[in-house]
Amino acid sequence: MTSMSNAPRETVARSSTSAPRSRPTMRDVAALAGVGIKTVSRVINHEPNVSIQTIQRVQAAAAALHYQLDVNAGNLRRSDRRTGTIGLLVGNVANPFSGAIHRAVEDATHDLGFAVVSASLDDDPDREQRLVREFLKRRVDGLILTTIAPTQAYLAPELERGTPVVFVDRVPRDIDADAVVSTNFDGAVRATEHLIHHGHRRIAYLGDRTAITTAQHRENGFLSAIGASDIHAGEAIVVDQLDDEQQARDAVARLLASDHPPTAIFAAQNLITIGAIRALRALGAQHRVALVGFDDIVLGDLLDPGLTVVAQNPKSIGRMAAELILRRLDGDDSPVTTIEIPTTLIPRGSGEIRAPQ
Amino acid sequence: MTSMSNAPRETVARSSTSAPRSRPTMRDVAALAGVGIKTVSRVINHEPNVSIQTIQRVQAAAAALHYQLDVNAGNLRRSDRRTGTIGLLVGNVANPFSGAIHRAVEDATHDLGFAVVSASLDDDPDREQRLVREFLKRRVDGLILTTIAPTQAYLAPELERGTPVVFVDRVPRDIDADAVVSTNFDGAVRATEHLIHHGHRRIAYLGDRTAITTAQHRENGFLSAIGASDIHAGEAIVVDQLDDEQQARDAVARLLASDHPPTAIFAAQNLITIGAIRALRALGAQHRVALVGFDDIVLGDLLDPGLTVVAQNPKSIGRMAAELILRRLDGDDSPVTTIEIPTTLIPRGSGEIRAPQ
DNA sequence: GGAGGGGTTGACAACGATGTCAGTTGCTAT
DNA sequence: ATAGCAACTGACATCGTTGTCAACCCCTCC
Repeated sequence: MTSMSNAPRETVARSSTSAPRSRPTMRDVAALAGVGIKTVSRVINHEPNVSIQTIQRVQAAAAALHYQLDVNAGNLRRSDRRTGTIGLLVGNVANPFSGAIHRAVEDATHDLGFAVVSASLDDDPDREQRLVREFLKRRVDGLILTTIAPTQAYLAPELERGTPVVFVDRVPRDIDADAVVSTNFDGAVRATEHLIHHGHRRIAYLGDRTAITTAQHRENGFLSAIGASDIHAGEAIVVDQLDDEQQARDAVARLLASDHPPTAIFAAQNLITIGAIRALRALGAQHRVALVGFDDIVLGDLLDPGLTVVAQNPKSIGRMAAELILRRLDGDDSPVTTIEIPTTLIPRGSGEIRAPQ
Repeated sequence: MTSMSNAPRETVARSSTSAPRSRPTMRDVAALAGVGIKTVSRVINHEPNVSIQTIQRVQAAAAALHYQLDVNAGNLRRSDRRTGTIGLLVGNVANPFSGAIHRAVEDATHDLGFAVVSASLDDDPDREQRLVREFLKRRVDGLILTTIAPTQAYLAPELERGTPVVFVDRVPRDIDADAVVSTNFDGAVRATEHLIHHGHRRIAYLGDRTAITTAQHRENGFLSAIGASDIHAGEAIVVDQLDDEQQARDAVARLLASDHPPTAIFAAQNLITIGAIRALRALGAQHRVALVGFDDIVLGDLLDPGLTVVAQNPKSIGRMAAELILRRLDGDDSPVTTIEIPTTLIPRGSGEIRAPQ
């Protein structure tokens, strides 16, 4: 019995090059191999109890047709309903901090066959909700989220359904979910103390929008360190709600031109630090005014002076978040936790400039 | 007729907190609203010809159950079979060049409701094939790919099926598909000429693995510019197959320690440039040996000397690639093109150091 | 008064795969 | 020889949704 079985499917004569032949399904493979659909499914999914000859026939047919499994169709029927997809919402995929988190998530989940769908938050609350809903419609197995919306209560129904959600970089509000963040408060305290130890009393804090929980924590850390010192609270300068590099640059220029300029600056975010560097350079003040940044910057060690920073560890944040998701998917239902990833003060020169006198 | 219809689905008494209630389907919404499933579908998808009262009843029911459409199930039946997903394979999501492309793709497709599934190539041919297959299993609508495998012929069947594929940063081999790349050859020529114009004759080219098409083109550009000058070919130094920053650093150290050291360096890739900077710094040679890098680096303008680069435009590359995909999805079947995105020489100091004498 | 038409609605098949289950085959143990 | 069992196989229902189509209501127009 030679297998002369004939697939009856669309054997119309085709014009020539460009008519896209339709994508083969398991039915087509089954017909070509002369077996049942279910047997094809078994072979494709490496299930046991298929004879070697059948496996070979099916694999040959699948290869001949260039068959590719449609996982979406499979997920529909499969009992566990897993799509093998993680939804990742980061600040901005173009920024190195987000990129490092992204890569860590990819690395932690890649070997298990997960794909990562990512998107940029842009610190826009509407965008947050829109993107999360988009992820949910695609039935991602887990969500790793950076947030900006004033509340994350909208996620409560999803959490109740058992979808694992882990927040990264920023803690959620009005909802009980896992989170992985840097030691923002402590890091800010350390940065501030570092400047105080170098004799500074008139220290300016430059911060992000306080709607961002992280920014709020850093500001609190700064204020706490000032409060714990003998510096009069009125001497500390707080400039927050800075939204980009240019605003930071302008703010520093303004501060240094004031009657009573700061002798040190604590820039509590990446772009703000860069803005501050540029402003100091423009004034030729980079060797006179101390600067500590929050979050490390590529090549920060090659600047003059070298940039002192409180470095975060985005790689660890991403890895921990992914591991948490995986554990939850694995059935772990231990209590919700917030994991803090340590920050590291890296002295490179700019933060060690002593106060005049 | 008050709508007292009762959903008959799993109204078992639940223990208490953690039993995850199952996800509602259109059937549940239909039952609660007292309408047919198809009507729910119409309302959810904003199809016309549903009475206002019905719309409101359905929306209320959907909201009450926190219903979320399952697009995967819908795509199965829908005629166009679109998943609204783009598969993006970049060099490494953690690197700024990839991040910029990623972001541009996101921006170009976001408003049309696309999601981006991304992954990192790591210049690993096996990984390339594995990841592309993974994308295909998920039935992405289009592929944007950075490649490393010696051939992309494995994509031919997919192309014939009409899946749009656009290559970014590197051109494919053995296959006819759209591509968007930098003017690598021209950029390398310009960088080399720039150094020649500043009096250098002994110029070292430091390059990536030549398996990377881009690296090959840049090396060719360098050699071409040398050939077009009156420099004896033997004076030019070519060191390629450099795989990371450390190797580049070592190579520069070795070159400068040689009998006849180069007076200028053309570093043909990002990490190589950084390695070169570090090596020059370590030797205190950064003001003596000229350096031009290919691809811009954050804060390159703040280094001392400022870093002269041939800047690429990853944002444009990503945007063009996304637009090409969208056009192809829209039915455009004009001939395959390779789009070249111009590079820009940005003089900042390191490249303008003149040759001794 | 009846034909014709537009707006509204739901029953049903289908998308491509997997879970269930029963049937067939070829052993081994009695 | 025959029961019993394991390996192998495929028919069929099903996952959640959308496309098709027919039914129904309520007009308007001859």
